[in-house]
Amino acid sequence: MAEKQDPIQEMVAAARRTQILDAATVVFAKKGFHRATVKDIAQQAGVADGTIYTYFESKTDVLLHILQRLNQSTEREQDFARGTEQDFRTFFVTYVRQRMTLLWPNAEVFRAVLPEMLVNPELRDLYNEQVLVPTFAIGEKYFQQAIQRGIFRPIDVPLMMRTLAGTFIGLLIIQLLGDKEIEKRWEEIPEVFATMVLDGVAAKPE
Amino acid sequence: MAEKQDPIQEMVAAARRTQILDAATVVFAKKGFHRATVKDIAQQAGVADGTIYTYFESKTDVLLHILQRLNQSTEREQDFARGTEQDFRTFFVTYVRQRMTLLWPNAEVFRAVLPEMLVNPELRDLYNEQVLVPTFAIGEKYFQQAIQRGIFRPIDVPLMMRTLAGTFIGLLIIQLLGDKEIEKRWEEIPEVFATMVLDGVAAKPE
DNA sequence: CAAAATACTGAATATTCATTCAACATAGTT
DNA sequence: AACTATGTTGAATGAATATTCAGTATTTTG
Repeated sequence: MAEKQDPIQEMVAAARRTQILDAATVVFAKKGFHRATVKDIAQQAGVADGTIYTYFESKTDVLLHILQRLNQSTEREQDFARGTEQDFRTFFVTYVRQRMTLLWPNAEVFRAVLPEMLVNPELRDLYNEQVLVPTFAIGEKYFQQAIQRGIFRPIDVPLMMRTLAGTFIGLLIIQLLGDKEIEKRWEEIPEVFATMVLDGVAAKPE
Repeated sequence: MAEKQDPIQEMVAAARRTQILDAATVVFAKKGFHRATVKDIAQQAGVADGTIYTYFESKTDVLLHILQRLNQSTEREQDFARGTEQDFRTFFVTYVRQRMTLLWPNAEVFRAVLPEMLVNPELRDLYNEQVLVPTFAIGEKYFQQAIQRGIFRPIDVPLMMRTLAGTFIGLLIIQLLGDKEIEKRWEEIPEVFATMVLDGVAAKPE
C-alpha cells in the first residue's frame, strides 16, 4: 500500500541534500574545490563520508548542484524587461544594484565555483547554457527596445551586453584577488557605474 | 676551481628554466593546475621529472614563476602616463587595445593561473602587490590629471579605475567560459568600449 | 512486534601523484 | 687519463584522499 513515491520520504531526502549542499558551499568557499575533502564536507554536514555518496555521484556532482541552485536563485531576478516600463535611468541603477546585491553576498561561493568552471568543461557548458546565454538574450532585448525608443544611442548591443556582464564578474574577481577598495565601497558602485555608462566620462563640449 | 659564478652556466640554467616554464605554461593552460602532473610538464619539456626540482622548489613554485614572467611582460606596457601628452580620445582607445592585445593571446594562461590565484593566498598576495596595486596607482594618476585638465568630468577615480580593470578581466572570463561572441570580435571591442565609456550610452538630450 | 526495506556509518581500499635520491652522464680541470 | 663538480634520470616512496561496501541502525510495513 505504500505509495510508490512517498512525499515525506522525498522531503526528507531533499532536506538532506540541501544540508549537504549547504555544508559543501561553506567548505568549498573556505578551501576551494580541490583542497576541500569529502571528509570536510561530511563533517561540516554532520554525516559520514559515505552518506555523501547516497545523495551525489561524486564530489564534482556536488559542485554541479551548488551551481544549479545558484542559478535558480539568480534566474528569478532576471526580469530585465520590466525596465523599459519605468524611468530608464532609475531602472538602470536599480538593475546594476540588483545584480551586485545578488553577486556580492555569494562572493565566496564564486571563489570556489569559478576556478572549477574555468577548467571543467562539463561545468563550463552548464553555466554557459543555463546562465550566460539566457542572461545575454534578455539583456540584449532590453537594449534593443531602449534604442528603438530613443533612450539609448545606437550602440553595438551584443558587445555592450558582454561589457556590462563582464564588469560585474571582473569587479568581483578584483575583490576576490584582495582589493580592499571594492569590498569597502561596493554599495556605491551602482550609482558611479551607471552614471559613467549612461553619460560617459568625457567632459561635455559645452 | 671553477669560478663561483660562470656566466655561461647561468645562461644554460636560465634557458632550461625558460624551457620548463614554457612547457608548464602549455600544460597548465590545457589541463589546469591541479590536473596537470609534474610528469606532464617534464614530458612536454623533454626532461625527467626530477629535473623540474633542480630548477624549482615545487609545482606551485613553477606557477609562481609563470605569473612573475607574465607580470614582467605586462609591466613594460604600463606607461599610462604618456597618454596625457597626446589626444586623449586616441590614447584611450589605444590603451584599451594595448591591454587587450596583451591579455587575449595569454587567455589560456589565465585559465590556468587565475583559479589557483583565487584560492592560494601566496599567489594572490603576489599578484595584488605586484600587478594590481601598481596598475591602479598609475591609472589613477592618469585619471586625476585628465580631470584636472578638464578632459574628464570629475568622476570617482578609484572606482572608475577598478571598473575599467574589472571589465578587461571580466570580458576575458566570459570568453573563457565559452562565449563565442567575444572570441570572434575582440578586436572591435576597444572602439566600442572606449566610445561607450567616453560618451555614454544614453541618448543626448539634444 | 517481527520482518523487510532503507539509510547511514566509517574503516579499508585503491589510486593518484608530488617529491626524493641513488645511480648514471657529462663537462671541466689538472 | 683520473678526478671533481655539476646536471640529469626515473624508479621508488609516501602521503593524501576519493570512493566502496560490509556491517549497523533506523524506519516502514503487515
